[in-house]
Amino acid sequence: MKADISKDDATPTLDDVARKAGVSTATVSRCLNNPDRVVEATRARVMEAVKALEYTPNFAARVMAAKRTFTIGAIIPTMDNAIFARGLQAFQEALHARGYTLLVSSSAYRPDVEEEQIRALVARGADGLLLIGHDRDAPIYEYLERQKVPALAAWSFMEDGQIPSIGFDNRAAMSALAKEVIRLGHRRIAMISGISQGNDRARERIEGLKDALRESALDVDDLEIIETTYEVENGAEAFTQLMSRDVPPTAVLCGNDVLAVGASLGAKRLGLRVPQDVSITGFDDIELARITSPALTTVHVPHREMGRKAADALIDMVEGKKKVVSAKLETSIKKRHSLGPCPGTNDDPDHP
Amino acid sequence: MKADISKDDATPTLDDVARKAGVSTATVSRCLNNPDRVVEATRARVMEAVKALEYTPNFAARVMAAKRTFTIGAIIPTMDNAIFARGLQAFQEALHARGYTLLVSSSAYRPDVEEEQIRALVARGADGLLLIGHDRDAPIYEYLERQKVPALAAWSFMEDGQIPSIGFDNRAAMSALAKEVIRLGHRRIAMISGISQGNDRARERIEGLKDALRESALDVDDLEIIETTYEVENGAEAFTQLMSRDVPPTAVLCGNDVLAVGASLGAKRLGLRVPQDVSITGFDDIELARITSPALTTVHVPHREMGRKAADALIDMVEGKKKVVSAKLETSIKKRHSLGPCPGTNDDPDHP
DNA sequence: ATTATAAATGTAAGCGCTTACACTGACGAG
DNA sequence: CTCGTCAGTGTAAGCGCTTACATTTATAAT
Repeated sequence: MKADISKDDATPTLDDVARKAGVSTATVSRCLNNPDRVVEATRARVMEAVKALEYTPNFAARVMAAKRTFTIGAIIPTMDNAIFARGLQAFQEALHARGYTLLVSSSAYRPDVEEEQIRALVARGADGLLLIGHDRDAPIYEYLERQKVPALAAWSFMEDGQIPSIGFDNRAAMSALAKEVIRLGHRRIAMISGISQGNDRARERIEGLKDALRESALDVDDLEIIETTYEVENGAEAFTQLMSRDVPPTAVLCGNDVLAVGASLGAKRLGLRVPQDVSITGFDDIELARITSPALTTVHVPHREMGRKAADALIDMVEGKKKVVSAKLETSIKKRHSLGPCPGTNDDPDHP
Repeated sequence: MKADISKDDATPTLDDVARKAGVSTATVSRCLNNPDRVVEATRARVMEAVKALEYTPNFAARVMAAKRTFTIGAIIPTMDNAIFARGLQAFQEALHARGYTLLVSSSAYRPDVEEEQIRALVARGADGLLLIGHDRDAPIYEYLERQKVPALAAWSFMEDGQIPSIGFDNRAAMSALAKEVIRLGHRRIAMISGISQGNDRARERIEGLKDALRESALDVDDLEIIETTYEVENGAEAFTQLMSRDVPPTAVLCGNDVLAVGASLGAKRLGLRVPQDVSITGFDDIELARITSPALTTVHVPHREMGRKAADALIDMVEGKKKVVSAKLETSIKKRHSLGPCPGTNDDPDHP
C-alpha cells in the first residue's frame, strides 16, 4: 500500500488552490486581489477551492512579492493610560474601514525604545507610521525617508515639522485655559507637568501657560513647575509638595488629566477643598475627568476626530494620493467644577 | 557617460552586505543569527559592512525562509478601557525581555471580529496568540491547531479548556465578594453586569454571585441583573433603573470597576449616599477604583503578574518547552469605602 | 468567414532570506 | 607523510506569492 501523498496536512498554498480549481497560480492570485480581472465562472470555481481548502494567503510571501502590507504601525508612549486609548481606537476603526490593519507598540516614553520600535515596524513592512508628537532626532526621520515609509504625527500640531501632523495647538490651548484661570483672579499659579524632555506636547503646554502669564503681566519667574511621570500618585505627590511652599499657589494647572486627578487626591489628603481652597485643572478631557469629583475643568481634545482624520491622512500618504495633509483641530475649554474663583478675592467675575 | 549603476538608493540587501564584506550571503546570515558559528575576524568584517550600509534585514523574507517571526499577537476586547491595559503592558515587557514583539488588536467584544483578527495575526505569522477568556467557537480552535499556532487564554481560568489559561477564578472571586456583602446584612442585592453573551468572565461572575446567594439560602430568582456594555454612562443608567424598582436593592454588585464607577455616578445624581444609602462594588481593581470617591470596594486582580506569567507561558509553548502551563492566580477582596452595612440593619457585624 | 482587437489566462522570473549540503584547508593521530 | 576530522565558508535550492509578458480565446468589425 502506497503512502497517500496527497494527505496534505500542511497549510495549503496558492498552488494547491490552483491545482484544485484547475487554473494557474496567477489566476488564483488575481481572483484574490483583482477579482474583476477574472471571468465570473473561473472566479467562482477558484473561490470554491479556496473555501474547500480553507486557504489563507501566506502573509510574508505576499508582502515579499507585492511590497505592500496594508499594515499601519502606531507607536504610542504608553498603553497603561487612557490618554491615547480613545484616539487610537478611532484610528483603528478608520483604518479597518479602508482595509488596513493596525499594529500598536509602546515606547514607555523612551526615545531609544521608540526608535527601536520604529525600526521594528518598518522591518515588518508597515506601510505607514503614526507617531506621537514631533520630538525625535533627525536621523530617524532620515531613516524613514530612505525607507520611503510615510509617517504622520498626531496629538500635536506643527506647521512645518519634518512630517505632517494631525493635531492641535497644545500651546494655545493651555494658554486659553490659563487665561481663564487668571480671569478668575488667580495670581499664584503653579503647574504639574509631564516630563518635558522629549515630549513636545508637555513643553508646549508649559509655554502656553507662560504666554498667558506674560500677557497678563505676571512674572513668569514666579511660576513653579514640577515635572513628573504620568501617574496619579505622582500627581498627588507633586501637589503636596507645591502646597508646602511658604506661599502656596491658589491654582494648580496640570499637564494632563491623570496628573490633575492625582492633584485632586493630594488635596483631599491635605484636607483642602477643590475649588474653594485651591483650583485644579487638567488637560485632555479623558473620561476620568468627568467622573472624578469634583469633575475636572480641562481642555477638551477631539480624540476620536483626531484618530479618524489621522487614519485617513496617513492612508492617503501611503497610497500617494496627497502630499500635505496637516490639520489643526480645535480644542475647547471644558468648564466643570475643579476651577473656581481665587479664594480671598471678593469679586467673582461670574457673580459680581 | 555611463549611468552609475552602483548608486544604490534602494534599501540594502543581504547580498549587498555580503559583497561589501567579501563573503557569501550564508556567512552574513550566520553572523546575524548564529554569531558563534563564524570566526571572529569574519564576523567583525561583516558587522562593519552591516553598519556602513545601515542594513536591516527584510522581515518578510526572513519569516518566509525561517518560518519564525518572534512575534506574539494579542487580541483584546477593547483598548478603550483600562481593564486590559496594565496586564498587557506587563505582557509586552516580559515578551520584550525574551526577544519577542507584541502585536495588539482589538475585537470590540465581537466574536466575528475576533475571529477575523485571529486569522489576520496568524497570517502575519504570529508565533503565538494571547486571547481573552475561553468563549469562542470550536472551529477557530481547530484552525489554530491546524496552523500549529499555540494560543493561551488569560483573564479567566479553566481547568480543561481547549487552550491552557493563565487567569483567575472569576466565579469564586465574585462569590467571595458577594458573601462579604451578605455578611454585612444586605439581602436585596442586584447586579450590573457586562454582556455575558460570548464573555465567560462576565458569566462566571454572575454565577459566582448566584452561588453566594444560594449558599446563604437567599432566593436567586429575586436577583435582578442588568447587562450592559462597559461604559461609565451605561453603569449610571442601569443603576438608576435598578433604584426605580418598588423595592430597590441595598447593594449593587457590578461586573467591573467601570460599571461600578457609573453606578456611583448614578447614585450621586439620585442624591443617594454611598455606602450609607446604598452599597456598590466593583471588580478588577483598576486604578479608577482607587481614585473615585468613595473609593471602590472591589476584587483585586493581579494584572501585572498575570501579564508576566502569560508571556512566559506562551513563549514556552511557542518554543515547545512545556505543554501544560495553566495557572490559577489568586485574587483578593480590596475593601475600600463603597461597601457598608445594610441600611436599616441595627447591627453592623464589624461594630457590634 | 476573416482578421484586428480586446479579454482571459498561463508562464516564469523574481522578492530577500535561511539552511542543507558541499567544499576547503588546518590539524592531530597513526 | 597520509588520512580522517572538523571548523569555517560557499553554493544553491527553496519559502509562497505577485506580476510583466506571452499566449490563447472571445468579440467585434469588415
